[in-house]
Amino acid sequence: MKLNSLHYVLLAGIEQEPRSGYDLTQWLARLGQHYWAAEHSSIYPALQSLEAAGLLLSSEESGLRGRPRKLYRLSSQGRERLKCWVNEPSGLPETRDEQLVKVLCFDLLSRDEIVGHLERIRAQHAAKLVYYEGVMERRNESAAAGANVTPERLGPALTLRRGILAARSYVDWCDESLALVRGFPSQPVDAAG
Amino acid sequence: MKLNSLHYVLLAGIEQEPRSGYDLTQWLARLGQHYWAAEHSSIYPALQSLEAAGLLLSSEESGLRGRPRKLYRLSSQGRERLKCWVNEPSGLPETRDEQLVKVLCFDLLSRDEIVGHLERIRAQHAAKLVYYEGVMERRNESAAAGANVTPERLGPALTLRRGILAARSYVDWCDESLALVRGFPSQPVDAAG
DNA sequence: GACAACATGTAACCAGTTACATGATTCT
DNA sequence: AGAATCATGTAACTGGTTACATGTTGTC
Repeated sequence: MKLNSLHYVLLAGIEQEPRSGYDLTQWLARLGQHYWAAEHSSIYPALQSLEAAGLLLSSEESGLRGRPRKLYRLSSQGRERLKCWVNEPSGLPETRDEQLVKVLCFDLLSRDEIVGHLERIRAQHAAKLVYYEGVMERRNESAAAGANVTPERLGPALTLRRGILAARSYVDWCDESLALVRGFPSQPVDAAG
Repeated sequence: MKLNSLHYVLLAGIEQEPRSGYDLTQWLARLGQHYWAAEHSSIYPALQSLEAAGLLLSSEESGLRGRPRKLYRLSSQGRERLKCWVNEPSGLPETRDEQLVKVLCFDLLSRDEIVGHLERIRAQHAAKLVYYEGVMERRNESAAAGANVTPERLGPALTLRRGILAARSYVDWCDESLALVRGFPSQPVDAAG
Protein backbone atom coordinates (compact mmCIF):
# COMPACT_ATOMS: atom_id res chain seq x y z
CA MET A 1 0.00 0.00 0.00
CA LYS A 2 1.19 3.47 -0.92
CA LEU A 3 1.24 5.89 2.00
CA ASN A 4 0.89 9.64 1.83
CA SER A 5 2.22 12.21 4.26
CA LEU A 6 -0.83 12.16 6.49
CA HIS A 7 -0.41 8.42 6.99
CA TYR A 8 3.12 9.01 8.23
CA VAL A 9 2.00 11.85 10.48
CA LEU A 10 -0.43 9.43 12.11
CA LEU A 11 2.17 6.67 12.42
CA ALA A 12 4.47 9.24 14.04
CA GLY A 13 1.79 10.26 16.52
CA ILE A 14 0.99 6.68 17.41
CA GLU A 15 4.66 5.79 17.71
CA GLN A 16 4.96 8.28 20.55
CA GLU A 17 2.19 6.53 22.45
CA PRO A 18 -0.89 4.46 21.57
CA ARG A 19 -3.61 6.85 20.48
CA SER A 20 -7.17 6.93 19.16
CA GLY A 21 -8.41 8.97 16.22
CA TYR A 22 -9.78 11.47 18.67
CA ASP A 23 -6.44 11.71 20.48
CA LEU A 24 -4.60 12.25 17.22
CA THR A 25 -7.04 14.96 16.19
CA GLN A 26 -6.55 16.80 19.48
CA TRP A 27 -2.80 16.32 19.44
CA LEU A 28 -2.44 17.80 15.94
CA ALA A 29 -4.76 20.69 16.72
CA ARG A 30 -2.87 21.56 19.89
CA LEU A 31 0.76 20.87 19.00
CA GLY A 32 0.89 20.22 15.26
CA GLN A 33 -0.55 23.34 13.60
CA HIS A 34 2.90 24.70 12.83
CA TYR A 35 3.86 21.63 10.77
CA TRP A 36 0.71 19.67 9.92
CA ALA A 37 -2.99 20.43 10.13
CA ALA A 38 -5.73 17.84 9.64
CA GLU A 39 -9.43 17.46 10.40
CA HIS A 40 -10.84 14.36 12.05
CA SER A 41 -12.68 13.51 8.84
CA SER A 42 -9.39 12.85 7.08
CA ILE A 43 -7.84 11.11 10.07
CA TYR A 44 -10.39 8.34 10.65
CA PRO A 45 -10.35 6.95 7.09
CA ALA A 46 -6.55 7.10 7.04
CA LEU A 47 -6.38 5.08 10.27
CA GLN A 48 -8.73 2.50 8.78
CA SER A 49 -6.56 2.02 5.73
CA LEU A 50 -3.41 1.83 7.85
CA GLU A 51 -5.00 -0.89 9.94
CA ALA A 52 -6.20 -2.74 6.81
CA ALA A 53 -2.62 -2.61 5.51
CA GLY A 54 -1.38 -4.20 8.73
CA LEU A 55 0.66 -1.20 9.85
CA LEU A 56 -1.56 -0.50 12.85
CA LEU A 57 -3.24 -2.71 15.43
CA SER A 58 -6.34 -1.56 17.27
CA SER A 59 -8.00 -2.47 20.53
CA GLU A 60 -11.37 -1.35 21.88
CA GLU A 61 -10.93 0.51 25.13
CA SER A 62 -14.11 1.16 27.09
CA GLY A 63 -13.11 4.65 28.14
CA LEU A 64 -14.09 6.06 31.52
CA ARG A 65 -16.32 8.58 29.77
CA GLY A 66 -17.90 8.83 26.34
CA ARG A 67 -18.28 5.96 23.92
CA PRO A 68 -15.64 3.24 23.72
CA ARG A 69 -12.51 4.27 21.86
CA LYS A 70 -10.38 2.46 19.33
CA LEU A 71 -6.83 2.67 20.56
CA TYR A 72 -4.18 2.18 17.88
CA ARG A 73 -0.59 1.04 18.28
CA LEU A 74 2.11 0.35 15.70
CA SER A 75 2.65 -3.14 14.34
CA SER A 76 6.27 -4.11 13.76
CA GLN A 77 5.67 -3.55 10.03
CA GLY A 78 4.26 -0.11 10.81
CA ARG A 79 7.32 0.79 12.83
CA GLU A 80 9.58 -0.45 10.01
CA ARG A 81 7.74 1.59 7.38
CA LEU A 82 7.88 4.69 9.56
CA LYS A 83 11.58 4.31 10.33
CA CYS A 84 12.39 3.80 6.67
CA TRP A 85 10.43 6.91 5.65
CA VAL A 86 11.99 9.04 8.38
CA ASN A 87 15.44 8.36 7.02
CA GLU A 88 14.60 9.68 3.53
CA PRO A 89 15.17 13.36 2.80
CA SER A 90 12.16 15.66 2.30
CA GLY A 91 11.52 18.88 0.47
CA LEU A 92 11.04 22.31 1.98
CA PRO A 93 7.90 23.14 3.99
CA GLU A 94 4.88 24.39 2.09
CA THR A 95 3.08 27.34 3.60
CA ARG A 96 -0.21 28.96 2.70
CA ASP A 97 -0.24 32.32 4.42
CA GLU A 98 -3.23 34.37 3.32
CA GLN A 99 -2.21 37.13 5.69
CA LEU A 100 1.05 37.66 3.83
CA VAL A 101 -0.80 37.87 0.51
CA LYS A 102 -2.72 40.74 2.06
CA VAL A 103 0.52 42.28 3.28
CA LEU A 104 1.65 42.19 -0.33
CA CYS A 105 -1.25 44.53 -1.09
CA PHE A 106 -0.63 46.97 1.76
CA ASP A 107 0.01 49.73 -0.75
CA LEU A 108 -3.75 49.75 -1.38
CA LEU A 109 -4.48 50.65 2.27
CA SER A 110 -4.09 53.68 4.51
CA ARG A 111 -1.40 53.75 7.16
CA ASP A 112 -3.96 53.24 9.92
CA GLU A 113 -5.49 50.24 8.21
CA ILE A 114 -2.02 48.71 7.81
CA VAL A 115 -1.24 49.27 11.49
CA GLY A 116 -4.53 47.62 12.41
CA HIS A 117 -3.71 44.58 10.31
CA LEU A 118 -0.22 44.20 11.69
CA GLU A 119 -1.44 44.50 15.25
CA ARG A 120 -4.03 41.78 14.70
CA ILE A 121 -1.47 39.48 13.07
CA ARG A 122 0.94 40.12 15.91
CA ALA A 123 -1.71 39.25 18.49
CA GLN A 124 -2.44 35.91 16.80
CA HIS A 125 1.17 34.83 16.69
CA ALA A 126 1.92 36.17 20.14
CA ALA A 127 -0.94 34.08 21.54
CA LYS A 128 0.51 30.98 19.93
CA LEU A 129 3.93 31.81 21.31
CA VAL A 130 2.57 32.17 24.83
CA TYR A 131 0.72 28.88 24.46
CA TYR A 132 3.77 26.95 23.23
CA GLU A 133 5.97 28.45 25.90
CA GLY A 134 3.46 27.31 28.50
CA VAL A 135 3.57 23.78 27.14
CA MET A 136 7.35 23.75 27.22
CA GLU A 137 7.46 25.11 30.77
CA ARG A 138 5.07 22.43 31.98
CA ARG A 139 7.15 19.74 30.28
CA ASN A 140 10.35 20.99 31.85
CA GLU A 141 8.73 21.06 35.29
CA SER A 142 7.45 17.50 35.09
CA ALA A 143 10.85 16.38 33.75
CA ALA A 144 12.57 17.99 36.73
CA ALA A 145 10.00 16.67 39.19
CA GLY A 146 11.23 13.11 39.01
CA ALA A 147 12.39 10.19 36.94
CA ASN A 148 9.07 8.43 37.40
CA VAL A 149 7.61 10.27 34.41
CA THR A 150 8.74 9.18 30.96
CA PRO A 151 11.90 11.11 30.10
CA GLU A 152 11.26 13.82 27.47
CA ARG A 153 12.02 12.48 24.01
CA LEU A 154 14.13 14.40 21.55
CA GLY A 155 11.61 14.60 18.67
CA PRO A 156 8.72 16.25 20.53
CA ALA A 157 11.14 18.60 22.29
CA LEU A 158 12.68 19.78 19.01
CA THR A 159 9.37 20.26 17.20
CA LEU A 160 7.96 22.25 20.10
CA ARG A 161 11.08 24.37 20.16
CA ARG A 162 10.65 24.95 16.43
CA GLY A 163 7.09 26.12 17.03
CA ILE A 164 8.32 28.61 19.59
CA LEU A 165 11.05 30.01 17.34
CA ALA A 166 8.66 30.23 14.37
CA ALA A 167 6.05 32.15 16.37
CA ARG A 168 8.70 34.42 17.87
CA SER A 169 10.10 35.17 14.45
CA TYR A 170 6.66 36.16 13.18
CA VAL A 171 6.07 38.42 16.18
CA ASP A 172 9.46 40.04 15.62
CA TRP A 173 8.60 40.70 11.99
CA CYS A 174 5.32 42.33 13.04
CA ASP A 175 7.13 44.58 15.51
CA GLU A 176 9.71 45.58 12.95
CA SER A 177 7.03 46.27 10.33
CA LEU A 178 4.93 48.24 12.79
CA ALA A 179 7.91 50.39 13.72
CA LEU A 180 8.53 51.08 10.04
CA VAL A 181 4.93 51.90 9.18
CA ARG A 182 4.36 54.05 12.26
CA GLY A 183 7.19 56.24 11.00
CA PHE A 184 5.16 57.07 7.91
CA PRO A 185 2.87 60.12 7.64
CA SER A 186 -0.79 59.37 8.36
CA GLN A 187 -1.94 59.66 4.75
CA PRO A 188 -0.18 57.92 1.85
CA VAL A 189 1.94 60.42 -0.05
CA ASP A 190 1.84 60.59 -3.83
CA ALA A 191 5.18 60.37 -5.57
CA ALA A 192 6.34 64.00 -5.68
CA GLY A 193 7.71 64.43 -9.23
CA MET B 1 -18.41 34.88 -8.86
CA LYS B 2 -16.92 33.38 -5.74
CA LEU B 3 -13.15 33.75 -5.48
CA ASN B 4 -10.77 31.50 -3.61
CA SER B 5 -7.38 32.39 -2.16
CA LEU B 6 -5.46 31.59 -5.32
CA HIS B 7 -7.60 34.05 -7.26
CA TYR B 8 -6.63 36.78 -4.82
CA VAL B 9 -2.98 35.79 -4.98
CA LEU B 10 -3.12 36.30 -8.74
CA LEU B 11 -4.97 39.60 -8.46
CA ALA B 12 -2.29 40.71 -5.99
CA GLY B 13 0.49 39.74 -8.38
CA ILE B 14 -1.14 41.51 -11.29
CA GLU B 15 -1.87 44.58 -9.21
CA GLN B 16 1.87 45.04 -8.74
CA GLU B 17 2.39 45.10 -12.48
CA PRO B 18 0.67 43.63 -15.55
CA ARG B 19 1.69 39.98 -15.80
CA SER B 20 1.11 36.86 -17.87
CA GLY B 21 0.37 33.40 -16.52
CA TYR B 22 3.99 32.54 -17.12
CA ASP B 23 5.17 35.62 -15.22
CA LEU B 24 2.93 34.81 -12.29
CA THR B 25 4.19 31.25 -12.19
CA GLN B 26 7.82 32.41 -12.11
CA TRP B 27 7.11 35.13 -9.62
CA LEU B 28 5.44 32.75 -7.17
CA ALA B 29 8.15 30.14 -7.59
CA ARG B 30 10.91 32.68 -6.96
CA LEU B 31 9.45 34.97 -4.32
CA GLY B 32 6.23 33.39 -3.11
CA GLN B 33 7.20 29.92 -1.83
CA HIS B 34 7.21 31.12 1.76
CA TYR B 35 3.58 32.21 1.62
CA TRP B 36 1.92 30.65 -1.44
CA ALA B 37 2.91 27.88 -3.83
CA ALA B 38 1.08 27.10 -7.08
CA GLU B 39 1.77 25.23 -10.31
CA HIS B 40 1.07 26.79 -13.69
CA SER B 41 -1.70 24.24 -14.25
CA SER B 42 -3.76 25.81 -11.49
CA ILE B 43 -2.85 29.36 -12.48
CA TYR B 44 -4.00 29.38 -16.11
CA PRO B 45 -7.56 28.19 -15.46
CA ALA B 46 -7.85 30.64 -12.54
CA LEU B 47 -6.81 33.52 -14.80
CA GLN B 48 -9.39 32.47 -17.36
CA SER B 49 -12.19 32.52 -14.83
CA LEU B 50 -11.04 35.88 -13.45
CA GLU B 51 -11.14 37.34 -16.94
CA ALA B 52 -14.56 35.80 -17.60
CA ALA B 53 -15.79 37.41 -14.38
CA GLY B 54 -14.57 40.79 -15.61
CA LEU B 55 -11.94 41.22 -12.89
CA LEU B 56 -9.03 41.01 -15.32
CA LEU B 57 -8.41 42.40 -18.80
CA SER B 58 -5.99 40.73 -21.17
CA SER B 59 -4.01 41.83 -24.20
CA GLU B 60 -1.95 39.73 -26.59
CA GLU B 61 1.66 40.81 -26.53
CA SER B 62 3.84 39.37 -29.26
CA GLY B 63 6.83 38.79 -27.03
CA LEU B 64 10.35 39.25 -28.30
CA ARG B 65 10.93 35.52 -27.98
CA GLY B 66 8.70 32.49 -27.56
CA ARG B 67 5.05 32.40 -28.46
CA PRO B 68 2.86 35.47 -27.93
CA ARG B 69 1.87 36.05 -24.33
CA LYS B 70 -1.41 37.06 -22.75
CA LEU B 71 -0.71 40.00 -20.51
CA TYR B 72 -3.27 40.60 -17.78
CA ARG B 73 -4.07 43.78 -15.92
CA LEU B 74 -6.69 44.56 -13.27
CA SER B 75 -10.05 45.97 -14.25
CA SER B 76 -11.47 48.58 -11.88
CA GLN B 77 -13.82 45.88 -10.57
CA GLY B 78 -10.83 43.60 -10.01
CA ARG B 79 -9.03 46.26 -8.04
CA GLU B 80 -12.15 46.89 -5.98
CA ARG B 81 -12.59 43.20 -5.16
CA LEU B 82 -8.93 42.89 -4.21
CA LYS B 83 -8.96 45.97 -1.99
CA CYS B 84 -12.09 44.79 -0.24
CA TRP B 85 -10.61 41.33 0.43
CA VAL B 86 -7.33 42.76 1.67
CA ASN B 87 -9.12 44.66 4.39
CA GLU B 88 -10.74 41.56 5.86
CA PRO B 89 -8.91 39.65 8.60
CA SER B 90 -7.45 36.20 7.83
CA GLY B 91 -6.62 33.13 9.84
CA LEU B 92 -3.19 31.89 10.75
CA PRO B 93 -0.84 30.46 8.10
CA GLU B 94 -1.12 26.77 7.29
CA THR B 95 2.13 24.89 6.99
CA ARG B 96 2.86 21.38 5.77
CA ASP B 97 6.37 20.58 6.91
CA GLU B 98 7.21 16.95 6.23
CA GLN B 99 10.70 17.50 7.56
CA LEU B 100 9.37 18.39 10.99
CA VAL B 101 7.25 15.25 11.03
CA LYS B 102 10.49 13.35 10.55
CA VAL B 103 12.11 15.37 13.32
CA LEU B 104 9.27 14.20 15.53
CA CYS B 105 10.55 10.65 14.95
CA PHE B 106 14.21 11.39 15.61
CA ASP B 107 14.15 9.02 18.58
CA LEU B 108 14.06 6.17 16.03
CA LEU B 109 17.42 7.22 14.55
CA SER B 110 21.06 7.13 15.60
CA ARG B 111 22.83 10.33 16.59
CA ASP B 112 24.75 10.41 13.33
CA GLU B 113 21.63 10.01 11.24
CA ILE B 114 20.00 12.86 13.15
CA VAL B 115 23.00 15.10 12.58
CA GLY B 116 22.91 14.26 8.87
CA HIS B 117 19.24 15.21 8.66
CA LEU B 118 19.68 18.48 10.50
CA GLU B 119 22.64 19.46 8.34
CA ARG B 120 20.66 18.83 5.18
CA ILE B 121 17.66 20.80 6.47
CA ARG B 122 19.96 23.62 7.48
CA ALA B 123 21.54 23.72 4.03
CA GLN B 124 18.14 24.01 2.33
CA HIS B 125 16.99 26.90 4.46
CA ALA B 126 20.38 28.60 4.38
CA ALA B 127 20.27 28.51 0.57
CA LYS B 128 16.89 30.18 0.60
CA LEU B 129 18.14 32.79 3.04
CA VAL B 130 21.11 33.62 0.82
CA TYR B 131 18.82 33.87 -2.18
CA TYR B 132 16.33 36.20 -0.49
CA GLU B 133 19.11 38.35 0.90
CA GLY B 134 20.51 38.67 -2.60
CA VAL B 135 17.14 39.81 -3.92
CA MET B 136 16.84 42.39 -1.17
CA GLU B 137 20.33 43.69 -1.74
CA ARG B 138 19.69 44.13 -5.46
CA ARG B 139 16.45 45.95 -4.70
CA ASN B 140 18.15 48.31 -2.29
CA GLU B 141 20.89 49.05 -4.80
CA SER B 142 18.50 49.90 -7.61
CA ALA B 143 16.44 51.99 -5.22
CA ALA B 144 19.55 53.94 -4.22
CA ALA B 145 20.77 54.22 -7.82
CA GLY B 146 18.16 56.73 -8.87
CA ALA B 147 14.55 57.84 -8.80
CA ASN B 148 14.04 56.74 -12.39
CA VAL B 149 13.19 53.24 -11.23
CA THR B 150 9.79 52.71 -9.62
CA PRO B 151 10.13 53.37 -5.89
CA GLU B 152 10.06 50.15 -3.85
CA ARG B 153 6.56 49.47 -2.60
CA LEU B 154 5.80 48.59 0.99
CA GLY B 155 4.04 45.25 0.35
CA PRO B 156 6.77 43.48 -1.60
CA ALA B 157 9.42 44.85 0.79
CA LEU B 158 7.61 43.50 3.86
CA THR B 159 6.90 40.06 2.40
CA LEU B 160 10.51 39.67 1.30
CA ARG B 161 11.66 40.71 4.74
CA ARG B 162 9.32 38.10 6.20
CA GLY B 163 10.89 35.46 3.98
CA ILE B 164 14.32 36.40 5.23
CA LEU B 165 13.33 36.28 8.90
CA ALA B 166 11.51 32.98 8.43
CA ALA B 167 14.50 31.34 6.75
CA ARG B 168 16.89 32.77 9.35
CA SER B 169 14.71 31.46 12.16
CA TYR B 170 14.76 27.97 10.64
CA VAL B 171 18.54 28.06 10.25
CA ASP B 172 18.89 29.18 13.86
CA TRP B 173 16.74 26.31 15.02
CA CYS B 174 18.89 23.85 13.07
CA ASP B 175 22.06 25.25 14.65
CA GLU B 176 20.58 25.06 18.11
CA SER B 177 19.38 21.50 17.53
CA LEU B 178 22.72 20.44 16.08
CA ALA B 179 24.55 21.83 19.09
CA LEU B 180 22.23 19.88 21.36
CA VAL B 181 22.48 16.59 19.48
CA ARG B 182 26.25 16.80 19.02
CA GLY B 183 26.50 16.88 22.81
CA PHE B 184 24.98 13.39 22.98
CA PRO B 185 27.00 10.17 23.05
CA SER B 186 27.43 8.53 19.65
CA GLN B 187 25.07 5.62 20.34
CA PRO B 188 21.61 6.05 21.86
CA VAL B 189 21.69 5.07 25.52
CA ASP B 190 19.04 2.79 26.95
CA ALA B 191 17.24 4.07 30.01
CA ALA B 192 19.36 2.68 32.85
CA GLY B 193 16.71 1.31 35.21
C1' DG C 1 18.43 19.22 -36.54
C1' DA C 2 18.30 18.97 -31.53
C1' DC C 3 17.70 21.29 -27.47
C1' DA C 4 16.60 24.92 -24.22
C1' DA C 5 13.67 28.60 -22.78
C1' DC C 6 9.38 30.86 -23.48
C1' DA C 7 4.41 30.27 -23.18
C1' DT C 8 -0.29 28.19 -22.63
C1' DG C 9 -3.37 24.86 -21.93
C1' DT C 10 -6.18 20.10 -20.53
C1' DA C 11 -7.26 15.59 -18.07
C1' DA C 12 -6.90 12.36 -14.55
C1' DC C 13 -6.16 11.96 -10.09
C1' DC C 14 -5.37 12.91 -5.06
C1' DA C 15 -5.81 14.98 -0.63
C1' DG C 16 -8.20 17.64 1.94
C1' DT C 17 -12.31 20.40 3.88
C1' DT C 18 -17.19 21.31 5.21
C1' DA C 19 -21.20 19.57 6.41
C1' DC C 20 -23.89 15.79 7.72
C1' DA C 21 -24.89 11.92 10.83
C1' DT C 22 -24.68 9.11 14.96
C1' DG C 23 -24.03 7.50 19.62
C1' DA C 24 -22.42 7.20 24.73
C1' DT C 25 -21.59 9.35 29.08
C1' DT C 26 -21.55 12.97 32.48
C1' DC C 27 -23.00 17.24 34.39
C1' DT C 28 -26.57 20.59 35.57
C1' DA D 1 -34.49 16.82 30.05
C1' DG D 2 -30.95 19.32 27.80
C1' DA D 3 -26.22 20.58 27.04
C1' DA D 4 -21.32 19.54 26.90
C1' DT D 5 -17.78 16.48 25.96
C1' DC D 6 -16.05 12.34 24.28
C1' DA D 7 -15.85 9.59 20.13
C1' DT D 8 -16.35 7.80 15.30
C1' DG D 9 -17.76 7.84 10.96
C1' DT D 10 -19.59 9.20 5.70
C1' DA D 11 -20.69 12.18 1.48
C1' DA D 12 -20.26 15.97 -1.39
C1' DC D 13 -17.30 19.10 -2.83
C1' DT D 14 -12.99 21.96 -3.55
C1' DG D 15 -8.54 22.88 -4.55
C1' DG D 16 -4.65 21.33 -5.81
C1' DT D 17 -0.86 18.24 -8.23
C1' DT D 18 1.21 15.24 -11.89
C1' DA D 19 1.34 14.11 -16.30
C1' DC D 20 0.05 14.96 -20.84
C1' DA D 21 -0.14 17.97 -24.95
C1' DT D 22 1.17 21.78 -27.97
C1' DG D 23 3.46 25.60 -30.23
C1' DT D 24 7.26 29.40 -30.94
C1' DT D 25 11.72 31.32 -31.07
C1' DG D 26 16.60 31.34 -30.56
C1' DT D 27 21.02 28.85 -29.84
C1' DC D 28 24.60 25.11 -30.52
